[in-house]
Amino acid sequence: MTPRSRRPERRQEPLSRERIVGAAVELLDTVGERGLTFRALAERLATGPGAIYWHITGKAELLTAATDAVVATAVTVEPTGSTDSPQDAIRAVALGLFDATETHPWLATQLATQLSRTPWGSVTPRIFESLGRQVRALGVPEDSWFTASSALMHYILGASGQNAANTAGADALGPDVDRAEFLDTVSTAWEGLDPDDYPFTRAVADQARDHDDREQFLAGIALVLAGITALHPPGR
Amino acid sequence: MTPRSRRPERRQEPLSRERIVGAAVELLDTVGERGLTFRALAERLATGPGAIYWHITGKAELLTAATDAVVATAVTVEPTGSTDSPQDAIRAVALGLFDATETHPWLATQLATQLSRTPWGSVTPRIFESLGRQVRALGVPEDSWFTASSALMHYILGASGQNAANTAGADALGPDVDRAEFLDTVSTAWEGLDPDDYPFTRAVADQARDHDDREQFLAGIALVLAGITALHPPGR
DNA sequence: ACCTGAACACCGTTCAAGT
DNA sequence: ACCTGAACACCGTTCAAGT
Repeated sequence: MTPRSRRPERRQEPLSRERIVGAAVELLDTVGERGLTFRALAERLATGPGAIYWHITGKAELLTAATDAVVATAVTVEPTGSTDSPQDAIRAVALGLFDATETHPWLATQLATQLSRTPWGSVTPRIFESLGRQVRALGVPEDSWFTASSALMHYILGASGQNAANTAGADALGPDVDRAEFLDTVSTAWEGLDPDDYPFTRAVADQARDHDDREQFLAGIALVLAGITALHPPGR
Repeated sequence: MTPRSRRPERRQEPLSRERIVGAAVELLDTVGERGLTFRALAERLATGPGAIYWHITGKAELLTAATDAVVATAVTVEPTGSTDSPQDAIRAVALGLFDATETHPWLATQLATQLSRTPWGSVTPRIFESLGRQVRALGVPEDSWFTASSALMHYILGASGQNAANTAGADALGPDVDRAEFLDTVSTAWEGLDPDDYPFTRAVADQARDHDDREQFLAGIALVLAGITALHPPGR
């Protein structure tokens, strides 16, 4: 019999900002935003709540750091080959974030919340930079760089939020409810809307039922890219 | 001397869901999300915290109802004349939401949070319906209605979130800091980024400094609309 | 320098008791 | 049916005290 059934937490490494943030991400992933408390975090790190404050100023910074850590890995696209077109690279960055909101359903909310803080953390520049480089590679004229990159980023953030919604939604219905079942529920709900107030939404309820989220997401990216090419064609 | 300096709160009208939600929106607008507590709300309504629970199940429903109330008025576009093109109508809906996030900086966060709940409230269908009708009027083929409307909605939600960020950001710097000053701060921060990691962001820092948010927002809308027209041309 | 953990000032929510 | 307000079970954060 071991002295205690409490896990020794890796031989009591010293606390560090990095370990704290890592544990916070794990907690967010497993028990959600409401489950991330200083007490739970302290227990997981085998320490007291007060100790965390030596490394992190408070909960706001903790959430910022967790978001930043996840976004940083999501947005880093390893160069799979320089033969990739800028379009491919943009899709890769976009899917990186899109998939991250699936693994970390709390991410979308955090992104929205943190964009409303000053000063912007490193999150926005990270995403913006990854997209912007490819916009430049696309041959978009320089005076349209900001507009084109912003539009891409905004679409991606909005759509990723929606995706997190679908993931969380399916989970909320029950542990074994898959995406298709959830979309079916939403679609049925839409069909039940008032015909006078919601004729259009009712009409597309079927398309909502059958759609594939990633495919739909990429279709939106294609749309924005087509708009960029149409309004800001390469060259002088 | 009046018997008490406490304001009589309109002769003690009976509590109602509507009055509660109205007071919640006021509280959110004036003291922000952290300021919306059941105790503060009860005081404003001249009642006890428990009374609110007779009309509203809890804080989640309160926030949902507040968001829905604001979105409903924001998204309702009065028909300024049937001569308006679908593009104009889309711009009107989009600006309605965009401006709402300026008046109600808490809105963007709430939209993101509530999209991640099941079942979707009436918020998503409301926005989706307003946009979708115009997409249909644009002559987009039926099998592309869902894709086109979703892309528009996602862009708008993402960009509105960013706008709320700028509004809240300027406020956070101080009560008399205007938008231009805030953008200047951000722009300067971007110029200070690592040249190796952020060459693109540094290069567009100037464009960020001078941009007009609404104009930029509409440029993004134009981009998505151009993409829709390019990839899903009207007709068969 | 770094950690401990009790204590403080709050929350959302419940519920017996009133009218 | 609707409201009251004390009480409960939590929070984030602080801080004297330890090592």
